[in-house]
Amino acid sequence: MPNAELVRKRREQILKGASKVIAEKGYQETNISDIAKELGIGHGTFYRYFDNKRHIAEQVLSYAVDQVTQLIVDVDPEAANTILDYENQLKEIGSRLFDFFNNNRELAQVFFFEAYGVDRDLTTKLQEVIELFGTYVERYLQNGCQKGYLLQDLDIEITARAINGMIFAGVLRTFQKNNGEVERDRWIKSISALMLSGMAA
Amino acid sequence: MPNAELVRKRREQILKGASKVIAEKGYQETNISDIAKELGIGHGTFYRYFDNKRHIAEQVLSYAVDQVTQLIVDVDPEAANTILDYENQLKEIGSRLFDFFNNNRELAQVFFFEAYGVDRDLTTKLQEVIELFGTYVERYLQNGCQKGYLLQDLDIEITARAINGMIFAGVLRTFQKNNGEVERDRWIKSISALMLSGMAA
Amino acid sequence: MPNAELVRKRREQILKGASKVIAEKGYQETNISDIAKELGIGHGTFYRYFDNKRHIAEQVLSYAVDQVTQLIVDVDPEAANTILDYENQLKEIGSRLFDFFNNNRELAQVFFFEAYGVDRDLTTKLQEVIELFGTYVERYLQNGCQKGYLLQDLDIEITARAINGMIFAGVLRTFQKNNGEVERDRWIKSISALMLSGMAA
Amino acid sequence: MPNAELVRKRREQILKGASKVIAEKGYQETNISDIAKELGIGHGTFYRYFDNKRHIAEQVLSYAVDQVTQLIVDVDPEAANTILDYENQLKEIGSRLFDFFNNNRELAQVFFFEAYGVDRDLTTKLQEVIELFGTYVERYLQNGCQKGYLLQDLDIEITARAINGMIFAGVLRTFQKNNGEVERDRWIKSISALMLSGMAA
DNA sequence: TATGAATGAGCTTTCATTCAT
DNA sequence: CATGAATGAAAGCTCATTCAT
Repeated sequence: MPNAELVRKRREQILKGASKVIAEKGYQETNISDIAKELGIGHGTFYRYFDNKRHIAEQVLSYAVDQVTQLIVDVDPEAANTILDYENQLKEIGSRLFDFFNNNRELAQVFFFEAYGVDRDLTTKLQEVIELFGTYVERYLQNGCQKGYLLQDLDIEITARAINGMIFAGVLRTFQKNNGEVERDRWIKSISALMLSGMAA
Repeated sequence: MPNAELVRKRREQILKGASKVIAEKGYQETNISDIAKELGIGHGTFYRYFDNKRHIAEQVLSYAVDQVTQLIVDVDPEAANTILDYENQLKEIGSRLFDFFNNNRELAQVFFFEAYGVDRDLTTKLQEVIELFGTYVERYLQNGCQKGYLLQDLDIEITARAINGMIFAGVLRTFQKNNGEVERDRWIKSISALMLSGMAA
Repeated sequence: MPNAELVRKRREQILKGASKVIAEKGYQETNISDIAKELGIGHGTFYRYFDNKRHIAEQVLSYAVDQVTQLIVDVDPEAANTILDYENQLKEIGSRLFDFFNNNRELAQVFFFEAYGVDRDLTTKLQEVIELFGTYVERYLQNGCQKGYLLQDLDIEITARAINGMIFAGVLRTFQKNNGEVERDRWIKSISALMLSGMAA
Repeated sequence: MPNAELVRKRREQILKGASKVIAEKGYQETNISDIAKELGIGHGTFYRYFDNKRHIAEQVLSYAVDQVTQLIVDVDPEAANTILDYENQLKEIGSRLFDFFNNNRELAQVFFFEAYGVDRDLTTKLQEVIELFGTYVERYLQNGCQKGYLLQDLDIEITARAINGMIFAGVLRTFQKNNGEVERDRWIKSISALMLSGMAA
């Protein structure tokens, strides 16, 4: 096995182990030796692959963010031509997000909670990612307004972030209740309904 | 002044100073002596009013939560009889929340970020508060359904949390952008619009 | 006791204890906890008075250098008018140096050996002190040439350092052999003889 | 090439590399991997030729000491019959020493500084070498007294070490100022002058 | 009641050394 | 014979907490 490949593999192993321990104990309560113990390696080995404790937290978050980002990039914000198209897109992305965080509970824990306990920089980084999601949703709304199936006077900037707020609230709640399928569809349905027609009788 | 009153006052002073320092430096980066220095007291004095570092964090969060809770308790979830009443209630509560977090930036910082950096227990506590807000919003929706101005088949439990997600997203974003008034009204308007009629053309 | 006075006293106590331990075990082999143990204090206390391990080494050396410098500053390089005056000055300073290092063996150990084991900076600092001694001896020679009792064509710069070399060699050797009085006078006599008339028959 | 020869050669290569790195960074600051990197070998290889870090320091010093010793062993302390002979011997040995340390700066650095940073044992070893030089100079003086060209009542033991002190002071200073030729001759001349006739007018 | 000097548990990190490949 | 991945002893340092004054 070429050396670079081994390094990549080891790094990933440690990343996995660290995610698990951090998700379980919390970042501050996690010692490097906890991670080492989890992996059955000497704690000195950890430092061969990561600079320091901060570094692993950053990498775990980066990994989570990358994975989440992968979930949405292949859906084209300009693809929908009717409100029905859009609703389907919504349901598709929603399903992916809900499923991802429910199937990757450790990453979810880090994404939603632990990152804030590391330091200001990482908190900021996470906020930037959420903001990125905001701009992404903006593009969907933009498209809807242009195509005419969304209200012309929509406050796109704000509405995009509001929608994001609902989605993250839902993802977080199903993650916490750990009742996967059960609530997932109710959330997707409720969010879609609110977005498309509101709740007035 | 009775002794107990003096103690209460001192406790509050320390709470204020601690809020400020924690909001500025972050919980983990805050030393007890930083708080003492901020207040011009000996750091031993701190321990006469709070058990330990954890305790002050808990108190700061409790204080923030109490304040926020005060903002909504005097609005009666059963008061609205028409969708217009409800819209006005919504706008009232929204305004209060936006204003509160913008005018109490230190508490906002603790509420939105620092609490997660303390430990699992406090994170859980914060989640419970948010859940409480969820049940509160449920009552508004319940009332709307009963009175007939909201959709009969509304998924109340989920929708309530979705609305909360929007509100907190908005409050957090205006707090972070620190542009108070400017975006506040756009958020309230956008959220109300989504809730009541959605965004379909 | 005023606070500043207490701090000064404590610092001095620690300095003494550190000198002892460093002289006994060597700088590298000395742990902060060794110093603390020697003094019967907690090792955290050490850090209330000194920034870090490096700091104490620097202070110990500084202290030694100050003490040694005190030994020579009150002898006026311009005071001697005859070669006999000069010889007496020589014997006076020599006696002081020999006695000092024999009576302050811990400082001697640090001065002659340990300082080099700390780092480049401290080594340089020590070299600068020795150079300072060189310039000081130069002034004696300068005076002797001007007054006419020393050779007119003396290479003052070099000769001054050569004399220093003899003195330090002697001080170091009597320190190491720890035979104080016994060799001291032989050294002073031999160095004086060499300086004044050489050893040719 | 016989195996033993290969080993000898490798050992010497590593010794050279180690000397360089130790002289550059200082013994304590030098890692085994620094030495390996310098030589372009794996750091495990180092341990095939030297027992441990301490061992290489010892060997580097031994090597330096051997080289220096080589410089003086071929001059016969009993060869000089007149004070002029002796003066020439002096100048010969002086020149060699000055040149050696100026042309082997890495060894000089180790000899004068780094050896003290290793441990007590090595420091002692170095002191023994210097003492050896002392006994060697003694033999020259002994010869001079016997032959009658040096003072009969010379304190040979002490004077020998005093002379050594001058020589090492000079060698060290020219090494540090790195001005080779320029000061070398002034030192040799000044030391000779002091030794033979002193500096009285 | 207020103080801050003293404390040491407990952490992160380094790096000489080993040994399987 | 050469390598470098793995290791863990060992050290410096921080800071929440205590308690004598």
